[in-house]
Amino acid sequence: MANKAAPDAPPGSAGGTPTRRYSERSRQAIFEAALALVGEVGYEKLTIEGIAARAGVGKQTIYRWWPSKAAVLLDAFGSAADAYEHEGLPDTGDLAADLKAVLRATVDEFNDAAWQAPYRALVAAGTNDEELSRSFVGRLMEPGIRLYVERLRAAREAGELDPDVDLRIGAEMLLSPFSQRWLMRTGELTHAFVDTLVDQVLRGLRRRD
Amino acid sequence: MANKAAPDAPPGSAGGTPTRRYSERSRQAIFEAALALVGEVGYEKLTIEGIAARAGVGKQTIYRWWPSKAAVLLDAFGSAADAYEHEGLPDTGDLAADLKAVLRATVDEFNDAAWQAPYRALVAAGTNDEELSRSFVGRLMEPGIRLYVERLRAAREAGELDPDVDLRIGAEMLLSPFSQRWLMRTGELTHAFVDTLVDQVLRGLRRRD
Amino acid sequence: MANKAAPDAPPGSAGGTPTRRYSERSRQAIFEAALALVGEVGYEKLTIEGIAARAGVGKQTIYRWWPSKAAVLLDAFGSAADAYEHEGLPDTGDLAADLKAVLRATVDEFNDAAWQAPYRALVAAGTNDEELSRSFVGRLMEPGIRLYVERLRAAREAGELDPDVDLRIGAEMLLSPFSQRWLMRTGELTHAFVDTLVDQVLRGLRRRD
Amino acid sequence: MANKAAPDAPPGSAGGTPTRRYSERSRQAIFEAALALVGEVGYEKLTIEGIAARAGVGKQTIYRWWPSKAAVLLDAFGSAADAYEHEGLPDTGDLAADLKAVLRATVDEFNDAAWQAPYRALVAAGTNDEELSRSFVGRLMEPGIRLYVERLRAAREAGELDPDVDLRIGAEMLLSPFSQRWLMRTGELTHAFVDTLVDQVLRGLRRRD
DNA sequence: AATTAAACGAGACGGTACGTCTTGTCTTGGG
DNA sequence: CCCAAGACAAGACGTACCGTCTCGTTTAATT
Repeated sequence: MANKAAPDAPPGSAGGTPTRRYSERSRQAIFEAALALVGEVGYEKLTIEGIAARAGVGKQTIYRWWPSKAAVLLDAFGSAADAYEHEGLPDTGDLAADLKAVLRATVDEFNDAAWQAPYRALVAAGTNDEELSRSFVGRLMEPGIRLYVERLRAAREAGELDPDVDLRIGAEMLLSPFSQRWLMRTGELTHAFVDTLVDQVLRGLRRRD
Repeated sequence: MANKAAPDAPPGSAGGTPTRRYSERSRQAIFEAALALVGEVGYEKLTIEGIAARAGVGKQTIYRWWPSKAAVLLDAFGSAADAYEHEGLPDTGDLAADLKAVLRATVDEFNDAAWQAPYRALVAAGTNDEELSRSFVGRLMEPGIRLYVERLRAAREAGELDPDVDLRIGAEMLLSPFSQRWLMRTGELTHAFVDTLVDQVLRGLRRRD
Repeated sequence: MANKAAPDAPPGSAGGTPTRRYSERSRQAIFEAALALVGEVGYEKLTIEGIAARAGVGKQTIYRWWPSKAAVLLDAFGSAADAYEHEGLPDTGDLAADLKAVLRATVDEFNDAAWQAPYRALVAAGTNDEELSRSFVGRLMEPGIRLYVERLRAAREAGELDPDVDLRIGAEMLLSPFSQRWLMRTGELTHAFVDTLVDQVLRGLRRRD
Repeated sequence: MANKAAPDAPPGSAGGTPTRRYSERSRQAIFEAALALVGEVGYEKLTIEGIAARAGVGKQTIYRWWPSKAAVLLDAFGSAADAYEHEGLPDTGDLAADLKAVLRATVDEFNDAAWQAPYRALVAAGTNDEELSRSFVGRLMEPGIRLYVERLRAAREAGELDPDVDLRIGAEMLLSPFSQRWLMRTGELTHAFVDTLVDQVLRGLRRRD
């Protein structure tokens, strides 16, 4: 799975095997070219020939390491995203406020045009390609969802939430309406929307007295 | 908008203009071919050439009326879906039971392989094509969402739900986690899942006494 | 033959049946459109659709009466050429001078760009279409050759030429090098060329004393 | 010019540059397919798609190296014709007999149906395409004409012909009536015809005593 | 250092599908 | 009831990319 999307381990990855040699320079050039092109022409008109040309790289160098343009993009995107992500959600003790703060920031991020193209592209590609979507979800989405689950768990342990609540579904009640609106354009992504959403979801999760 | 996807109105459509002439026979043949092919080979390998050949139709007859294979499929899908849809959700007085019943049926429908291909295809295409996604949402999704909003409204008027609840967001809390799991394969679609989902959502919407 | 190129006789052509409605107006409009277009876009890009549009005529009206764009052009060209042609070559008593005068004029005519396009077009089309080339030769070329044959016959009867000379081949010795140079661009068409040609040909035809 | 029709020199052609690589196999297959097809279906219905399919070659491989089907055919024909051609006309001392012998053989050749199709095709295509006709004439016709000019020159130097004769025009007087009859079907191509033609032409070129 | 084997850039190859264009036939509706 | 307008089935056009396959040429890691 990860194998398909992120092929044959980067140099760092030890292993007894005599270490496949490859050009880190080409790798970077390909990522840059792919991200630049997907922003310029969109995913549909993104071609491997185009990426190769832009990166100053032979087509075979791409085909050698990635099975599809989607896989290239996923790696490119992933390597750009690996940086942040690892901190966990804030916990000031006020769950609603914390969720609203994070989701408001995410609204702004998702409304950024430059950010949208490759992300949408990957979702679209994954929709029809199960293997790709599993890589995408596992690599880029699941970690995000888990942050929310953890924050909810903390709140539950603090006695704020009903002990019977299903945390995973709770997180999805928060995140799915959000990403659905963005993905399918079923509604606007605004701060007001996330505020209402958080309130309405938390009403259902909170402990009754 | 609808104009692009569902071109130039069928003959019936009144209008002072002298009514664009076209062959209803070809139209039907194209829809059947498109739906059959998308099921057989998937969306990526669905080609306009293939549809034309299967339908026994010149390529130009497709290009004349639709801008893309996605638009053909949207129309095909829409014309197939126009049939049912118009009944409204059941209202037995037991909101939770009604929602669970409908969503369980929908789970089964969404787990049907034959059904998935064209639907996924359209979502994927729409992800990168705003105009298409607006047609898709307006024609196929919005009506569905509205059925849920209406059922919730009935419940609110019956005093079951809190008068302050945002019905639209309530409906999204029910439907988005569902379609998100299906679309991105972030989780399984089971009857148990929808049961828990309905319960947890309704806890947040119900009137407190 | 003539049937194919000049179909179904114009209205004038007697016949008990008065029926056959046929629009002389359309016929003229088609000829004008065809000649204008072949001059503007050349023969290869001349299309029947284009002629119909320019003439303000339905395509079917052209297909009904002519089998190909070449046939249309042949008729158009023929009907334009029928006018002149019928006078016979000058006969001042000086054969060489007469031939040079006529051929020099023809040089000028053949070097006229506007004139070339449809004529070349017909020759080219005829090259691969025997029936068409027979119509073309019979209607447009043979009459011209015969004028030369007649002029040579007059000279032979006047005792200028050897009585054994083959007049037809004599005319071809004059005309073919000329048209060959024009058609295949094997050499320049100049007044000097025709002068030398006439002299060299006549040396062979003249009576020896 | 030749460059356009015969692209990028065969591998042998020295040059410091690393020699454009291309498949001699494909080249030959294309020539064979083109010549076979033009004989079977004629030039108008000869298509590049058809050639590619018959040759087992991608369309692009043809488009990469030749600009049109006419250019393919010219190369194909040229490469087939390059073989013979290089011997010079016979010189038995009897000019008339030599010319008659060669022209009678050529009559037979030109009356051969298999031979006609591609040759006619090229002439027709060249008629409307100046560049092509220059290639065609330069590569296939001019060498032939020059053989006749040289034979006439030998005769002139042997004192058989008038020293003032224009050899080029003399050759055209022989060859053009011949090719004109063939090309435009203005008359039959028979041995009798060429005999008379040779006699009548030579009468005009021979030295007078 | 010299050797050697892979990965590299370049790009030709056999193909598929694109979207456009023309052809000749068929259909519709106004005059 | 003719005929312009134009939709239709068919299929060639030339283009863009696909994914595979040589070509020489780096480029390291092992000798």
